[in-house]
Amino acid sequence: MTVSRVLRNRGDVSDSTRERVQEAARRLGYVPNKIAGALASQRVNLVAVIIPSLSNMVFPEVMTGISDTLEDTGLQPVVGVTNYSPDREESVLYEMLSWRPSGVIIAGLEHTDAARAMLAQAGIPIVEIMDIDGTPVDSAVGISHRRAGRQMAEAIIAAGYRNIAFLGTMMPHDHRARKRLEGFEEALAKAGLSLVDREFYSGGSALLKGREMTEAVLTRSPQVDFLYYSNDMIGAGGLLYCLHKGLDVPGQIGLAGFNGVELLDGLPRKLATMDACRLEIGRVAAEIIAGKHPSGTIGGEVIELFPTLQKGDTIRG
Amino acid sequence: MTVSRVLRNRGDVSDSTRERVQEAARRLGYVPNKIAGALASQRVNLVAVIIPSLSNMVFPEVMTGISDTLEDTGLQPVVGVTNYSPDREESVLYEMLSWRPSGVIIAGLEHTDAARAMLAQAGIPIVEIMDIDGTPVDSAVGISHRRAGRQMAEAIIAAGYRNIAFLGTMMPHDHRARKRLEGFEEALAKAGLSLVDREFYSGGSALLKGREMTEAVLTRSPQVDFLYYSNDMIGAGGLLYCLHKGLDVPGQIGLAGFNGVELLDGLPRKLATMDACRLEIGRVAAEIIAGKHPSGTIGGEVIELFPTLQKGDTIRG
DNA sequence: ACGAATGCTGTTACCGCTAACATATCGCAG
DNA sequence: CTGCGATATGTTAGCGGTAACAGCATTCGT
Repeated sequence: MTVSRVLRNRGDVSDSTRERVQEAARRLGYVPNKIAGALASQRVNLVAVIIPSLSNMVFPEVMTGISDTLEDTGLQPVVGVTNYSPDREESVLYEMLSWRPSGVIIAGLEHTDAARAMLAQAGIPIVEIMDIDGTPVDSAVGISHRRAGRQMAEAIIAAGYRNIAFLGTMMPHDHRARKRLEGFEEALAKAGLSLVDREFYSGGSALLKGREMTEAVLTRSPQVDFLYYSNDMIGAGGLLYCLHKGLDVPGQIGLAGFNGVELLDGLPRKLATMDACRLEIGRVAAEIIAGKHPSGTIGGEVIELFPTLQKGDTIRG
Repeated sequence: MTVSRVLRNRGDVSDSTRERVQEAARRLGYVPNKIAGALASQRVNLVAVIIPSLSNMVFPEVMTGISDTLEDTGLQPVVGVTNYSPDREESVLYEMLSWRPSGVIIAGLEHTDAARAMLAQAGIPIVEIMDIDGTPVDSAVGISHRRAGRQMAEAIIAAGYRNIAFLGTMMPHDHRARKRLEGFEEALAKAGLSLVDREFYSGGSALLKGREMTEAVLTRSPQVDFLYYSNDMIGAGGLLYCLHKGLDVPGQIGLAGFNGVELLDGLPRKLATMDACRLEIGRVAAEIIAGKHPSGTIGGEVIELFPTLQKGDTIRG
């Protein structure tokens, strides 16, 4: 018992005893068994983080926000990856909940019924991140992708572009990309416009795909004067293609992506984009789990963040 | 007890009982407590994966290799990130070992003494990945970065370049980048050459940094005819800069990076590089932990993989 | 028809730690 | 010297599962 107290810095232990214990622990290479500890204390210092992908550049940054915030709370993030599959999400969630974490941070608002039920029943703080266009189980932190799409469309129309094409991923379960497109088309419609062309891809090097898709679109629909990409990576590929072809950007043709990845800073011309507040989302989600969020209330909150539109060098005006 | 058997698919249970149990579990939203299970059975289906960073594009790919292989073994990866700090690595390792995982996959061969001691004492399979230039605690899977640096130098020299500069990260704990540089300089020395210039950076957008560093080097040392980058991302930035400046690549100046990231496929010209066998490393490491590696032996093995040099369009010949 | 094998379910004793409480030790005021 | 609070250490009973083994029907071979 005294050993337990020393190793957890809890309760009163005399200095001499404390030192003897620490010395012995060091000498024996003793590592306490958290499994037993957790079972006895009914407390687990783990936070489940469930995200669709790591190869995306966006989720690693969310992770950074989470890790940094959790750093000095004694909580530890544990990552699960779903590959954009709802079934996989469900099983990863089940697996993680069975370790009784202190909280769950999960990307998106769309889950299987079973997953929603598990989340609702877990009795721990749940934070759904990235997106707020929908009904969260508990708390949510993110941006409105529908609004983001709308804003971009409005900026494009205001700049005078009229023949607009969309280029994006073909992932049935990437709801955020879908919502952006929906918002985008909605704003186009309001201005009496509609997409002139659209092109989808899946898999492969995003930069290369952006290049190829752009070529395909411009060949098929030469009248296009704006290319809206569902992410910065394919947008960057498209930009490199346009510059290579000697097109006048943004005079003759404009481009925009989404995410605000730092990659863009190194491009010959800065791609228009909207940052997705990734770091901030991670930070706030972690604060909610750690009970540190200034809002103070206990869960059930939707925190909307507002991305800023960066026009870069690829939208006129 | 019967419930336990049903939920783990172990032992004999009659169909009728099995169904009653499953129905009840579903109705109650019962999620078994793995903590208790693990304590009782002394078995934990977790594999600790300890890596320096997620924002690197290389580790996510290793993770993919690991996840894919572990998928059908019942084992689950748990990721810890060290940010290239040995102390942080030590504490992350301690934290993870206290959950008694079934194995540890950890990047690099350089650890604090305490970390090495913990790994050696853990009594579970340990696989150190990415690098094999050193002495592993148990098993190791990776490439020789020293040799990789040497090979690249030899290829560059063979192509006739003589005024070679190095551009890389300034991370005291990125041992693999250091070893590549060492091997590189070693091979230069053997040919009676030495680096004409060198430039280091830390933090910021790699693509942009590559651009800036390249400009700095070419301004300071106009005689330079080859730029060797410690990673593809800064190499890509440098390539974009050279093309922008209208330099003749690879005639007037050559470039090479390291990693073989898919990003390169989308560049206007393909950067010379060596792939780091990232997916394969993850796959093999996971196989060793899962006891599935064909080698059959029980640990203590060093598995060297051999990266291939891709000359791309940025080395003559 | 009988013992053995088989199939299913139940009992018991932990796993390694911690909460809660109990006991011991000490200093010091009264 | 006693009594009391403060400090330091020890005791006990679980936490929620599982291994190992113990029942008890039922089936089977001979």
